[in-house]
Amino acid sequence: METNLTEAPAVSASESEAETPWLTAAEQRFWRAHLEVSKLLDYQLGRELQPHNLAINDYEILVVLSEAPDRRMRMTDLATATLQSKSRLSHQITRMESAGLVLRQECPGDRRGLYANLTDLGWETMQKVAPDHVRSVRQHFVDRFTPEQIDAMYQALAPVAEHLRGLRGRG
Amino acid sequence: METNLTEAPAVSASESEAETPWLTAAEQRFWRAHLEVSKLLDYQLGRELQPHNLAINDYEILVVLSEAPDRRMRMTDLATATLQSKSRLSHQITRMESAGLVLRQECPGDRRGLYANLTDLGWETMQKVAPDHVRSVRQHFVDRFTPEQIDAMYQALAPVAEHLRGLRGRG
DNA sequence: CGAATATTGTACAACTTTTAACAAACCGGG
DNA sequence: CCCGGTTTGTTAAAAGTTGTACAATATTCG
Repeated sequence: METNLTEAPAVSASESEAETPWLTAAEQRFWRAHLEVSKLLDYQLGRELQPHNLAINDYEILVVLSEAPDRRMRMTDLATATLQSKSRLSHQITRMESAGLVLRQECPGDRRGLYANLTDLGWETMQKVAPDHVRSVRQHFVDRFTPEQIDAMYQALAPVAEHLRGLRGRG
Repeated sequence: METNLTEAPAVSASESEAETPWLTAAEQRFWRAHLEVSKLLDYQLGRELQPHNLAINDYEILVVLSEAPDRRMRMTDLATATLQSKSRLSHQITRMESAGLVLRQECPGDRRGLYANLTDLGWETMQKVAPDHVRSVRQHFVDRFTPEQIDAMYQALAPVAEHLRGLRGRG
């Protein structure tokens, strides 16, 4: 039942080829817990968005656009903001466009470019769904930590996020 | 650039419909950091497995099987262990089988059932890839925390993992 | 026993994501 | 102005995922 992605191989090699030490017990259970929480939380949040006919990716697009100036964003910027490939975003926006949540709009300054615009329906959907989603996030995650834990974990995670962000794109 | 999935809507409704409070600033940045780290780490680890011609899901299967008694596991158990649907696992094992990493084997006690068996090639692959993967996990994640942070985060995450595990399956 | 019910794994169809190739537009230097 | 190189976004095809239905067992219990 345990999902351990970094266990030392049962056939441990000679000590002499020491290069990268295996994870200690403490490291391992932490790493596993992180993986498990990420995966299951994703699953659960997606599940609780289903009644609204939204996938978690759709919701993310709605949020990002709803916070953008004029509720619109260039495709490339949106792809970057949501950590998706341009191709994937293009497909996704096509889907959301036929759902009426979003609209592609020409970009005045640059004739190659397009804006992804939140429609009124998209905005209203966002308003309607957000409270439920926040409830999910609280119930399954945020409310399960003390304020001290939240601060501590943020302090710990922030530099990691920055590191990983820095890797994006290069390779 | 910020990916904030739970921001209060800019059009905040009347205070009277208070039910679920929005995330506080501290909660929000933590939540965002968690999301970002999860996503980017997944991406990066997958990226660093590519040279080995393995997806992250393939690797997970290899690990779980390599730790199982006789290096094999019933399809359903494997699906549960890796948090996948049976359908998805079936496809995945088919792929890994044609890659020679795994082998389907009849199950003596239960004629409906099948074992997914790690092949010698699968085992060797595992041995070869694991050190690189551990290095990735360390470099991009584990080594970026102090031992105290690791302990604290594990203490915080473990009950959440348990909660989420409990939701699996039922609605 | 034997009928109803569960479980196991696959197969098909619909959908999403990835990869690679591409057309169109921009940009900078000669 | 024009040529190469770059950026923008889409597209087609391949690969992967999901949901549902299904056949083949097992299991339960009257």
